[in-house]
Amino acid sequence: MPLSIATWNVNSILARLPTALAVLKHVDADIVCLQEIKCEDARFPRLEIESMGYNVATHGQKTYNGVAILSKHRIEEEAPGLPEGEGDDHARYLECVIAAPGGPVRVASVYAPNGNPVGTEKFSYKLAWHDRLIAHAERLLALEEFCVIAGDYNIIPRDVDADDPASWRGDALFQPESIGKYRALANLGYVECFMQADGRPRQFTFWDYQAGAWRRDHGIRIDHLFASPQAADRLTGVSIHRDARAMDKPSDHVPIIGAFDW
DNA sequence: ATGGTCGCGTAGCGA
Repeated sequence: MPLSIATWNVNSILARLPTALAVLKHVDADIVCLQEIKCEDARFPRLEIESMGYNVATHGQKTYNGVAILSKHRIEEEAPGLPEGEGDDHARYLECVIAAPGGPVRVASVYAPNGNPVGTEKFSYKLAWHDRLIAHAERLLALEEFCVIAGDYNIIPRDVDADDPASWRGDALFQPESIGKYRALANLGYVECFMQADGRPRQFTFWDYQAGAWRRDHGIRIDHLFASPQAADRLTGVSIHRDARAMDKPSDHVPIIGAFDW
């Protein structure tokens, strides 16, 4: 059976609610990973999302960060936060096991730190956070499950994943150390779905609100779906819902959807 | 041109 898994940095679910509901309806994914919901669990618009046929798991935070997973199938387990998180109060990781018709699937919604400016504790936090993600992803790989770790990685993997790579050269999203974290996940055995299904240049998922970035197509590809071998073997395609950036009150990110046969 | 624009929350930070 087809199983679609989307990821979308919504940039505040409350500020975005009418837009988000329209986008979610159009994307119509079985599972949706959301980032930057920017609200505590109790304030998440659960009823509105549930009325679309989704079960909801949240790992919320006031003002900043916050991730969620929406699923048309039953959510069997919820695990907020990465291991080794003592002293880290950012809500950036939520993992669920979902009872898909083809069998259980493990899905994680990740919101990696931005890390700017380079050379500060923000950048070292970004790298250390990725190291914790990579260590956890390695443990998940040993389970030999259908597993997808999807979200806003805040990493531009290649020059061709930016409209103007030179303008990102000094940015935390485009540092060799950051790209090394993306490659480390792939080197573990995870497959980045976009690269497996398409890989073509200039397919962007983020356009800044500033300086007419959308109008000029000054975009970058920073939202990724990493699939375990058991999931990657079932990948049938990837699509980017570019139209979402042209809506009223858009997020600065658009959804990217992996299609699987499971 | 080192700007611009959002969201949160109501000043200034984060992105």
